[in-house]
Amino acid sequence: MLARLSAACGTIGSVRIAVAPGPGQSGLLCQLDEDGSRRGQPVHADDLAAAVREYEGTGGIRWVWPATATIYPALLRAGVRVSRCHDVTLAQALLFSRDGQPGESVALADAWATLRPLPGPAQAPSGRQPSQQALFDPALTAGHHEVQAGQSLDALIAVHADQQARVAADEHPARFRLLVAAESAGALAAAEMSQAGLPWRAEVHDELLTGLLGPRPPGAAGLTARAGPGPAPRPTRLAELAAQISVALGGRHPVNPDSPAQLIRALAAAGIRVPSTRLAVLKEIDHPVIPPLLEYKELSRLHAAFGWSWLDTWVSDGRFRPEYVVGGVVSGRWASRGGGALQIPRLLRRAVVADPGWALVVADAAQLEPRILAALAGDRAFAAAAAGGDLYAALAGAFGGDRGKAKLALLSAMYGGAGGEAGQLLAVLRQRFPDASGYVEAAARAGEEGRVVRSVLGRTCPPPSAGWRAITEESGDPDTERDPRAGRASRARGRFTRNFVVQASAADWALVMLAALRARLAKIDPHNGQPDAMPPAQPLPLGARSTTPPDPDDPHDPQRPPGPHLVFFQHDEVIVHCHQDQAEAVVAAVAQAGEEAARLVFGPTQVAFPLTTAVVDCYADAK
DNA sequence: AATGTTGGCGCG
DNA sequence: AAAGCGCGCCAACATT
Repeated sequence: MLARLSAACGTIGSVRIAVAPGPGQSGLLCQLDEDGSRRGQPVHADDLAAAVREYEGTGGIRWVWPATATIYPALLRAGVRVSRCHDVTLAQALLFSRDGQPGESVALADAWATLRPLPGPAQAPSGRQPSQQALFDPALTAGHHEVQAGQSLDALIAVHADQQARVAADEHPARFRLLVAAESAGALAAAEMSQAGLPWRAEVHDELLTGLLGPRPPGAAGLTARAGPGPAPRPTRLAELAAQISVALGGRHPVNPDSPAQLIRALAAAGIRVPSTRLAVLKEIDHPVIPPLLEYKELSRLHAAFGWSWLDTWVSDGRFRPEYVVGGVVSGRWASRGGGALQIPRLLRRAVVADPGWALVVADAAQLEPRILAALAGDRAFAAAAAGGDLYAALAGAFGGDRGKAKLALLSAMYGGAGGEAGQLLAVLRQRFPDASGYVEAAARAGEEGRVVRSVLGRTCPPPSAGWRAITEESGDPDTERDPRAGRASRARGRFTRNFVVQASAADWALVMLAALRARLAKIDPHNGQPDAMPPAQPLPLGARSTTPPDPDDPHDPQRPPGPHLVFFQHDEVIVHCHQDQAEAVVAAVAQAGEEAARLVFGPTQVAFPLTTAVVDCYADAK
């Protein structure tokens, strides 16, 4: 049975195999045609991971499964990697937002409900890796009998077939298909990055903290709760600053700088009236309390968000392992859960260091969003400016030779700002680059009118809320005053949709770039740094045990993949961890991935999407 | 005591 | 430098 299926897989370009986990480590597989219809009977596998590994080795497979986030980590723990998948949950979310309310039949709604047994990912709240456990999430398979696995497989196949039909019915089916594939590939990359982890030197982090804050306060370390009630002890430097602040504010009683309300009162008592205690507000004030207060805020933020307890919770075995939430942002950007992975202070990049003999390739898409706008709008003059290195410099001519003005004009156009001199600059932009300007203006108008907008690949923004509709609803009665909040709400949504078309299309490009890079990295031979002449096709003996091969080169991290691998992705920036000898090949792969993404997402375009790359030991040394 | 909201700030 | 957009997370504070 397996041999027959494998043979078929080897000869067809794109073969889909649906996967439904069953009891224990077992599962059901069923080959599908491109449109999602069954090809042959389901196959039972006692060891699902081994079966996936075996089929994967034959090449050209796209795995169809309910959710990468729940299945793939277990496969990775078993040492199995796959190159392509169709994530039914992510595809469903894309289709749902595209179509508004669900258009499925009752039967399909039931099928979809069957596939969603979990309210959410059942993960431990702490950052620790799940300890040794059943191959698949117990919550996913608990109580599952063979019959239920069969029902899951049926539901999966039905929902997937429906999705394929809906994708094909899109206004731009090829683009939407690319979106679904890229979103799914992103989910694979996210799971792999969580498993690999970002190399993180805890001792460097600790030294940074100690240098800035003083030694770690006693009693806060370890797993035991702090003795006694009351607030946690402040590190010495924070305590000093808090004391200085209290003295500078009159010193009658101590002020807690962490409390905006207390601070505003104390400042008022000292003759300083402020609407808030934001950094921007405080910086404008000339008073002895301000310097220590600004320093306190900066350090206290570092201590609270990325201090020693963060280190205890999130870094182990020299790795920071965040959990990414693919599609977690409406624009298609990723979010993260726990550890603040996408908000790492620049200061702490000093702690991100490659393993000995290895390197970090840090790649960053330069001026991505204005370039996206240039490609989206098809504005010839604007695209010409985006064909080269520095987009803003190329536009400066239109703004009296002032690069800064060009940048401000662009940012205002993309974000909806119009304060200060931005209004004038926008007028210049509108005159000189009418198509680029018109593109975002049209998106803003759509938003103000309550319509939805889409990214280049077809990701749709959420519709306005019921509350928004109620506020902005025009009353039929001319005697009734329009809600005064209506204008504000309408303009706010206009800024959202104006930004959405750019930010979401940038996310499209970045996701496709990530997927392309991931595929190219897999082809770089871990041993000589050159792309493999032949893809490794080494079918394993039937029922082979799946274990991660230990890396003899590095006792430090036996889980680290031997070849170049992604370790970080942040909107328009990516980090690859690789052996020093592979860095050159990785840099080339990054550039190729950027070009491939531009071609796939926009087709032929004059606009360039350059990625600046740096090969470094330490993240902080990149640019 | 647990849960929700607010103000503030880190990242892109 | 901040401004417009998008997030996550913290301590403090409010509510249940």
